[in-house]
Amino acid sequence: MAVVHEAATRKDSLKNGALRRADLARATGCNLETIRYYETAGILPLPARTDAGHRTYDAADVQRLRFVLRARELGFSLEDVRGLLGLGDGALRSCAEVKEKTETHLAEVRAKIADLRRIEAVLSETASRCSGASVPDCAVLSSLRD
Amino acid sequence: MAVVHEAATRKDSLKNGALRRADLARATGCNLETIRYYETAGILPLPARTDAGHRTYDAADVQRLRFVLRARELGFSLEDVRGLLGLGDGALRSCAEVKEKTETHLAEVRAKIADLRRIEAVLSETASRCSGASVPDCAVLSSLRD
DNA sequence: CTACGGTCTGTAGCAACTACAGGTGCAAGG
DNA sequence: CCTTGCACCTGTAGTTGCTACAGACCGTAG
Repeated sequence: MAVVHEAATRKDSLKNGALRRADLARATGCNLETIRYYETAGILPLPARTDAGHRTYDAADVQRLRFVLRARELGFSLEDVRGLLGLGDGALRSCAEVKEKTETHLAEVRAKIADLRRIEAVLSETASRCSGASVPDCAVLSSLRD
Repeated sequence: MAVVHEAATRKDSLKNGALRRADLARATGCNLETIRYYETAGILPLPARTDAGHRTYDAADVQRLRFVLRARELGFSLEDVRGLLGLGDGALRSCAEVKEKTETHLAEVRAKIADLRRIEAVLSETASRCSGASVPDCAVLSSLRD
């Protein structure tokens, strides 16, 4: 409540419903500095500014940033995200492109899972062979040496 | 054969069996520059030099670098690797430490697999719902927006 | 009026490489 | 003997995706 109140008192000096950078960060769970980074990286558009030069955001920015964060969570690169966002922004290309990107990414994710499972097998087998005793006989180290 | 011959002719100007940096790279599959990087990162020891200042390596270096690359493949960080190597190098600490590091790392690997499986589920479900048709209805984009 | 918090900018740092620029050395071919 | 051509040297910048800091400003509360 304290936070909400503080935001409200500040908001009075901004236009109707405008958010400051910290508000956008809170609304999306994004790190404060990451917002600025996304701006320079072309992921977020150049925001409007107050007279003092402070960035202001609105509900559309919240939506866009949430979209970005969700895509990042799913492992899409920023370049992928740029492509995904580009589709919404006027450049009406086909949904088939999005599907293709998704499927390519899905294949990568599956490959990574397969890799990690191989690694898991090696590690767990190795750890179980380890006696916890002396170094010269260490099962982990000798399996790394093979 | 040509390569081996070339290496042999060069080797004559080096001491018996000494390897140049490129030889070490070839012998381990490591990138050439990475070798130098590992040297500055304290992963590989400062190598002997020829009169001309060229680095020379031997079979022990090949073993050590193979060990490093294998550990990296298994997802150990360079810091982990430093620790693992440290055990061999005189500082006789316990194998239990290695086991603990391995098990911690194993837990991380398993967590990552779980994450990726979640992601895989979302992506594959989403991709399968995608019609490949028009953008406004795109299943992928709308699921990212949720 | 002054303290405090938020914002601004630019820049440095992280992992773990990878690559390039500009220079030297060295062996072999013409 | 000289040139070609490669391997090597060093230092430094670029990569991805942030994160954090320094130092300046701005505006509001007490």
